[in-house]
Amino acid sequence: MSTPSGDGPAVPRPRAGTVGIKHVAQHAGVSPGTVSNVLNRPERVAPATRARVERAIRELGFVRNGSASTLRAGQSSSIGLMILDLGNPFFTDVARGVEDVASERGYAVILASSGGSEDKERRNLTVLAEQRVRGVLITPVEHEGDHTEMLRQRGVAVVLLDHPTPRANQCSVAVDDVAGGELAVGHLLEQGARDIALVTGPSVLRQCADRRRGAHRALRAAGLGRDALREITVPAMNARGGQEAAQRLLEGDLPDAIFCANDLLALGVLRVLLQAGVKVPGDVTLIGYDDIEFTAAAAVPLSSVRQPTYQLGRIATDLLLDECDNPSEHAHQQVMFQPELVVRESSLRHG
Amino acid sequence: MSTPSGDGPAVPRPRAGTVGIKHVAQHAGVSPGTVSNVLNRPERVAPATRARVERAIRELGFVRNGSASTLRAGQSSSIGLMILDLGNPFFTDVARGVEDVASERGYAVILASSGGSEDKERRNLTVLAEQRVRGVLITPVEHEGDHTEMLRQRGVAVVLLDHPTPRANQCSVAVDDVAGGELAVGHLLEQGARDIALVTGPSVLRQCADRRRGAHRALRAAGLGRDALREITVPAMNARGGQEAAQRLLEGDLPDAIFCANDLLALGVLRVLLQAGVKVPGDVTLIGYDDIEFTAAAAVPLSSVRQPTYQLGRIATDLLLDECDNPSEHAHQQVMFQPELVVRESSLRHG
DNA sequence: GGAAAGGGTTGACACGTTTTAATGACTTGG
DNA sequence: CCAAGTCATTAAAACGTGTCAACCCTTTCC
Repeated sequence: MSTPSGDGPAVPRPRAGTVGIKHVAQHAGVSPGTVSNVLNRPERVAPATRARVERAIRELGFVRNGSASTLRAGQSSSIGLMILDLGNPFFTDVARGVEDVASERGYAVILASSGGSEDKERRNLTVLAEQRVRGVLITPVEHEGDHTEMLRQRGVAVVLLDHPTPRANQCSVAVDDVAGGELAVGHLLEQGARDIALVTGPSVLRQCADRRRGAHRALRAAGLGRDALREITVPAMNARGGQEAAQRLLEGDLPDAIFCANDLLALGVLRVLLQAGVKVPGDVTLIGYDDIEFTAAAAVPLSSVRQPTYQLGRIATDLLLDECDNPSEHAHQQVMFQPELVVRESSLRHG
Repeated sequence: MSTPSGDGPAVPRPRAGTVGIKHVAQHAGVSPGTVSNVLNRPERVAPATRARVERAIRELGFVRNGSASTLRAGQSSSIGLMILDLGNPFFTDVARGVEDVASERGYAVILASSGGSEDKERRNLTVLAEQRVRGVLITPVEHEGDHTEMLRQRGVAVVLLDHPTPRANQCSVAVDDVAGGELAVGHLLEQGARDIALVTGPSVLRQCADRRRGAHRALRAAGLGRDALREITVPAMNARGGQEAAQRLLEGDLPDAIFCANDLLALGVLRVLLQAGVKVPGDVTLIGYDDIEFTAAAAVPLSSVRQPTYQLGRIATDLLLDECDNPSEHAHQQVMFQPELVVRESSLRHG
């Protein structure tokens, strides 16, 4: 039996695209409150009524208006994920971990990328704040003013991702980049290198700064000074940046070894060196960072420093949602993973 | 009831995190409507008043409630972007194009990935519908029921991304994958291959099906039958899938040449072949698809089929936002790009 | 048989913003 | 000096949902 629209003036426009809870209620012969209960606490509704309402929902193609829900509830059921670089497989792996956990626990993820720009970071965070997200996972661009402060003041949970926190009043999940840098350069030194180049991105990025510190630490441990390390800084940590760095290196004397602050840089460096006829690892040894999937298939299998990417995303999300779902009992944690050296051909002097 | 001096009961909770337009209004000594005007049509407000309101906004740390705006407006100012695979640089490049254009035109992008799962696609689209996005860009997982139909009925603009449309009533932006497959296999044939393997993903994916059709077309043009093409289908179009395919190939007689339906597959294949001591291109020639950045730095520089990825994203977004901003004048377009063969070492028999 | 209890449903209000028509103040032209 | 206009501001009414106290009806208990 199809109800001809004997619509009273109370529910004027049941046209497509504007089907609301009221239309459903009218169509099912119940009150709007009952429809709301079917949607949010089905157990409180008698099975027969519920079935009727659910049929009405299907027949009218009703889709709940998230804005109204969020407005009424004062908070949404989504979290924000702000990463540094969409083009870096490291971050997309992390994002996969985040999405999996969030989806398991009934949260939607709003994914945004700052691209390393402080400005874009602030703009995106503002959008997230306007959306009233429950919490935010962020790999911050380093800068003076902490953009997340605003969020925390507004009661939005914040977890730092791939970034340790100086404060004890928030969660963070990170990998020890100083140790990673030390591993990488220590390994190069072990292989006999004495003149090492560090190819890195803007030192405002914590990842870059820490890996560099680790490199220095390894030098010190080997009894060498900082001047044993040449530094090449490029603006973007991608393959293009690596190519640029390699070209600069080729203009002068080549170093014994090159440590790139991530694998994208290393792949770019590798490509230009090989094109120029430089033997890797014969003339120069090379190591990257992150151990992204492509490194194993590189022209010369690339040594790297592995991080538990997917797990990083999963655990960070667990912490965030714990805080969201249970703010009172939540205890802030600072999780720090240890990275792992992965030796392949590119760094083996006598390989 | 008149308000006693100071905080009246009309504006009860000016505590952090709940600063609304009303608190700002009270603090600036104007009405809520004026604050709204400052936010949305600043030119209608006298400079002095505007300054006062803007100061109040800063001092109270007011952030507009997007849910309320959206609710009132009936639509948000964001668009949804639904891609097939976050882990594929092809799609993240497309996403960069989308974000750039959207940001230029004042829209926010909600990025989601279906991961090739029909179920996840539907769930994500539902979330987008609940968020009342203005439009959706989608690379659909192929299936019987068209999930986007619901969106279009609700008045949400939909543009197909990397997918031509059979209907004339919507926009689409795509690259001719049949031509691409033909280019790739035609090239392999030119290089002397007669026994070719096609490594591809689920044939429900249009990309896979079309590239396969193109391959067949190239065979026909060369006077060969379909049996000259062995097909290896793997469940996921990533490097792991490629490795799996290569292992299967190694169990029998190797083909002359391998065409992989994307570069991730090709990189996985390449890696396993090289480890097994197979010479590429000496024993087997190889070509991929997409020409992602990493292919150039692969163990053997990988031949591929290039698509205008970033442009794909830009143009699709232009079309979508044209439709959103100007629904009446908008004319639906089906844009089809032609792919381009990129020959590197991996496919050159006499290289 | 009456009171209490309980499940199921309802109606009305609140959430924070935008918008519209109306109001007030101030300027201009006659 | 008044009428007509301009400009800035305001009050009030939506938008669609969730919540909560109140209500009805049936069942249970004494």
